[in-house]
Amino acid sequence: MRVSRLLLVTLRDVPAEAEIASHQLLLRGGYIRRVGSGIYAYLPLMWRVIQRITAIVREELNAAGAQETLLPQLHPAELWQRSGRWQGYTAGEGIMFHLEDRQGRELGLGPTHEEVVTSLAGDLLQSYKQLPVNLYQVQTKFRDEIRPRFGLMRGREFIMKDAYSFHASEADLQNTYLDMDQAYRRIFERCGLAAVPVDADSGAIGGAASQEFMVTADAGEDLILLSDDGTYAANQEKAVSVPSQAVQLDGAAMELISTPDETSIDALCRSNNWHPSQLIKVLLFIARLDDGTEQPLLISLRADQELNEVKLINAVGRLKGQEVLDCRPIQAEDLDRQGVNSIPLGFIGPDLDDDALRSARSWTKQFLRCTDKTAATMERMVCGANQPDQHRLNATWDDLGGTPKGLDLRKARAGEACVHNPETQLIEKRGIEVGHIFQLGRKYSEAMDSRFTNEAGKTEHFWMGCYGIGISRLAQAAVEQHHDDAGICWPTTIAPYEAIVVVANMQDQTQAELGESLYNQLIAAGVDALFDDRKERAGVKFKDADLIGIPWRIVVGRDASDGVVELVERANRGVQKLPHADALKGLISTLRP
RNA sequence: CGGGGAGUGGCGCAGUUUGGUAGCGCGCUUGCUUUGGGAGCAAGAUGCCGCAGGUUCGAAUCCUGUCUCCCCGACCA
Repeated sequence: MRVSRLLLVTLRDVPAEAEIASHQLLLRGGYIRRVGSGIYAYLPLMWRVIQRITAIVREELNAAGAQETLLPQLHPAELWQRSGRWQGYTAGEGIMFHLEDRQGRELGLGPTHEEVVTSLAGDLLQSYKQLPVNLYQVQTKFRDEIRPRFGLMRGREFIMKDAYSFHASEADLQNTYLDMDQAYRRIFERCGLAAVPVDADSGAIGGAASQEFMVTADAGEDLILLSDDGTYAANQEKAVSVPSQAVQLDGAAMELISTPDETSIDALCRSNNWHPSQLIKVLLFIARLDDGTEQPLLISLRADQELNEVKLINAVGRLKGQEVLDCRPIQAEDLDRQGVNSIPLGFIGPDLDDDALRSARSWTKQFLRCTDKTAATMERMVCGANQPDQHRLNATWDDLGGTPKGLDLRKARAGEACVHNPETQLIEKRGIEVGHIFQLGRKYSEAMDSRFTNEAGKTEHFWMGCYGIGISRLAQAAVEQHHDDAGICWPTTIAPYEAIVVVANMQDQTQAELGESLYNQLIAAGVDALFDDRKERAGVKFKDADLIGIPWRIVVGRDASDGVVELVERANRGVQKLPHADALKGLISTLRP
């Protein structure tokens, strides 16, 4: 491709809309343009990157036995009503764009394809003999994100590879899950990305095991925790660790302590010379459950610990046996609104009586009590006395009505010891989630009532897995991981072009002819090459080539008359001056070993 | 949705406080010169100052409403 004919519009200034490096560089390099909030055009260079990534994904998935398909983006509401997700996905905070057709039928724009594919599987896969099947597609997804962000990182329209596997048994699902894990590792490696697989919460999608693939980068939206021996990695939402040792209280009998206005852990520790690990912190949350009940939560944690809300939501879901739609801290205004006024905020103990809720308007009148293991295992503690300006010192769980069951509700933090080996410590990194694999189990096949006939002649719901890769996000994540002050440094495998021939001065006949000849030879050798034949000054072309990040550059310049050119490697800026034939041979053998 | 910021040529911004004929840099067009790291000179083109009302002799500027975008939190590939 001749750059003079390429739709390449580079920007010298950073557009104000872009915050992080990858977003800025993709805009400046003429890769993408914003069309609306979270909506982007992939310009020709970007589309080539996307296609190269997609090609790698296809090769690896095909090799792993998956089959490509293409499912519709327009989904009849009826399908989503069958799985019970229509309401949740379209109402209020729902993430699905939806519309009505001229007949008044309701349709949704696919944010994900479990419903469509599960329903199809039920029609097409009748017998265990047809299983397993793993279907994938590369397609644009639509999600009305609460807040689109960072260019392609969180768009409302984005390209995703999603795959769904169907199995006759859980064991078979686990096999495919492991195959996908391996395929994903190869995909990210081939794309030149350092991606860490981490244990993940399976969240709204549900299911058993789940693993995310995180491209480590400071701009990442997720916090991940890794053991320093490299054997454990988890999203903070899921991560576990060994809590630090608590400082023991000298065991005396329980006594009431006057703590006027000391409503924070900080204040209490400062004025009474306590260590936070000697205190119990009690938090009030309100959870909205699937059946519409509003369940107040009384959460107890050792005061030096932080609550992990994802773990809390999961625990509440398990304890109540239903989905938690929403969970947030109770504010003073909430108490006013409920007419609940006997709760001494700042002085609550784990044994706060349910009587406090007696006047609640819409809340359930009984706390769901959730106690973190760090709190449940304390022998003696400081805790609120359930009356203003009073705390209890040296309380034991017997004093508080019995030892509660300890749950895991705390955030694991960097610096803490790992569970699998207390000799190792957790370190934290930020990550961009580029892939996620799930063992869904039978959640969707049951919801959609999709079945096959098993060996015994009985119908049975499919075991399912699902596996996603954010293709457009991956492309941007690659830039986030591979750039420098001058621009993008694409990994060669996903670069829009592998090489660019830059003629310093097109006015110079010798340079122009040599450049043209080298370009033609690269093309003949099957190299994806650009030829910068623009009548621009050399500096402009060098800046552009750096910015758009083509991995290899041949500069045909002032030594052209001696048959000498420069071979430049973008990523490390290494320059070799070589006779043009050698440069060409070297480059071709590097790219096509 | 809550909190913060911004809408002025393709991009980056000034001008708004204190109303008085819309500016700068980059980019774009033409010509001459220059030609290895975003050139110089000259001449140009490009604005419903987000939109709608209002105040005023006069509004980018003041008032009211509205829309859009960006950043921080809940969502997720």
